[in-house]
Parts: sequence; C-alpha cells; structure tokens
Amino acid sequence: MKLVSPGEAAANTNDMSVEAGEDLARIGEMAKNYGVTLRTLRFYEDKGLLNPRRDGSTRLYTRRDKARLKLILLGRKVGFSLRDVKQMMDLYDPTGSNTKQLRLALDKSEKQLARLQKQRALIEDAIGELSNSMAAVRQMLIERSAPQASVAS
Amino acid sequence: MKLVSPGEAAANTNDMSVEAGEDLARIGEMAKNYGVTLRTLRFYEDKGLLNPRRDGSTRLYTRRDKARLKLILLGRKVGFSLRDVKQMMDLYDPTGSNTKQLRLALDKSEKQLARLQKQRALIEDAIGELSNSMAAVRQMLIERSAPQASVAS
DNA sequence: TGCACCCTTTACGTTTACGTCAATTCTATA
DNA sequence: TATAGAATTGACGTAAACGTAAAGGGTGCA
Repeated sequence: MKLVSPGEAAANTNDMSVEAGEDLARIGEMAKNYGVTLRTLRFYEDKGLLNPRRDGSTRLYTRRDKARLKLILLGRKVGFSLRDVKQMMDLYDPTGSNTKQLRLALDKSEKQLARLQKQRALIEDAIGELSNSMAAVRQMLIERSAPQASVAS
Repeated sequence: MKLVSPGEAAANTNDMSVEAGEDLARIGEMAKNYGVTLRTLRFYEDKGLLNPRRDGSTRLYTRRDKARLKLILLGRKVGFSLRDVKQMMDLYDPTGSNTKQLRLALDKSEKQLARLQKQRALIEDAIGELSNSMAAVRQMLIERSAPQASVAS
C-alpha cells in the first residue's frame, strides 16, 4: 500500500515538491530538533497549526512546517494562546503584503504586552507580600526558640 | 425543624460559644466582605479549609473563620495552591508553639518565592521578545505603507 | 398571600495544552 | 525470523478553582 519509503522520499525529489532539497523530517526528528513531544506536534496539527505532508500515514515536515513551528513556539513563549497564534497565522498570504496579518499581530501584541506587564506587577506584589510574611514568620520562630531573654538588649 | 433563627443566633450568646460578642456572619455577608463568591466559600469548606458552624443548614462564620479566610486569600495572592494552604493550616495548634507549622510555612514560602522570581524572569524575557517582535512588525508595516521611497535619506 | 431574597445541596461544565495509555502497523537490523 | 524502534489513530485523564444550572426550603414584608 506504500508508494515511497521514507528513505526514498528523503532522498528523492518529490514530483509535487516546490524545489529540490526539501529535507523532510519525520515527527521524531522534529520533536528532537525543537524540544517538543510527538504528542505536541500531533496536537498542533489537530488544531490546524501545522499541516505536514504525508508519506502514506507518516508525517513529513517541510521547511515551511518548521518555520511555522518556530512561530508557534515564539508565540507560546510570549504568552499567546494557540488560538491567537492560529488566528494570526491563518492570515498569512504568500502573495500579498500581509498588512492585515501584521496589524492583527501588532494589536494582539499590544494587548499581550499589557497583560504581561500587569502580571509582572502582580508577581512583584506577591513577592513583596511573601517576603513580609517570611520575615514575620522568622521573627516568630526566633521568639519561640529563645523565650528566655525576651527583653534583652 | 429550626431551633434558632439567624437573627436570634446573631443577637444571642450561643451556649457553646467561646465568648459573648461572636458576631456571626452568614455566607452572603462573608462573600461581600471579602470579595469572594458564595461558590468560593462553599468550595473552600468542601476542601476542608473552612468549617463554619451551622444554624440548621445555614452556615455561620465566626471570627476564627474570618481569620482563616484572610489567610487563605493571602496564600492565594502569593501563589500558594489551596492544598498548600490547607497543609499549613492543618498544623495549627492553639495550645502549642506551632514551631512545625511555622517551619513548614517558611519552607514552602522559600520555594514559592523562588518560583515567583523565576516567573518574573520568564515574564521579563517574554516582554523583551514581544517588544522585539513588535518593533519588527512595525518596521514591516512602515515598509509596506511607503514602498515608494525605499532608499531615501 | 405573593413576591423578593437569602440560603441549601448536587452535580456537571469550563479552560488549556497536552500526558498517557492502548492497540496496531511498519521497517530496519541482527 | 525475532526483536527492537518508529509511527499511527483514538480516546480518556489531568490540573485548579471555581462557574453555572437545577430544584428546592425558609423568611420578612407590603
């Protein structure tokens, strides 16, 4: 039922390929190269973020898939949801100027930046409160460990 | 089926009460006073974090419950899980020195502080990356909006 | 008495990004 | 040929902290 083995596919120029050296990768290699799990790659595909080509049932990731994965990972790093990432990616049009895509990305980025800054503020607040509490707890421990000289200089 | 009405319970000194002015609160008042929902209070109780007294089926929160709720909210603010909060609270013993409780709290606090600092670092990293990307996107938008004078001084 | 409120319990739903089997198939290699 | 190493799909599980009905009791007041 198989037309071309993975080895052949990697070695040959595929009929439908855009160019010659397509250096396709299978899922295991992708996972290793980008520090994600197989499950993650399949999940991203399921969510419409990736669309690897197939050799029978085996996924083959092209340069384009790799670029998309990089974008996904960047997006996640800066805190975008996968939905956001997909929404932005879906606007990509290799033939146009992508102005709409860029504007959307910028808009989402501004909002995300605001969220991040608010989060940072919250975390710093929490750090402050926690440090305070810790000081108080330490003080209580000291008092409990040395209750004999309570008014010593 | 009811022994004492809420009004009476709030106005009277209950037999089992520790002291006189117990000023009990019902769940709605608690929610309002501490900015949480009814669901949240019931949820905390379900998780063993609160133990309000009952008048029939109506919850009555004592001073002690209010103190515990404050602690819970502080804990959540600094990022502890409810499990952590419970674990620390469960060690509370009004008759002892609570050294174990304090040590546990301090230990958990140190770890939480470390987590918070790591999170802050991650967020700052994300802010940096996002700002970079935004600058790049803005640049692309400029180039696309004014492609006529590409080499102008 | 009829409405407006407050309270109760039970229990399923939500969110996000995967983890973790399970059952199978395919392939290369010793 | 036996075995180990990839790959596949499918589908339930997980975490946390509640949200959101649904269905009902009880109380005061105009």
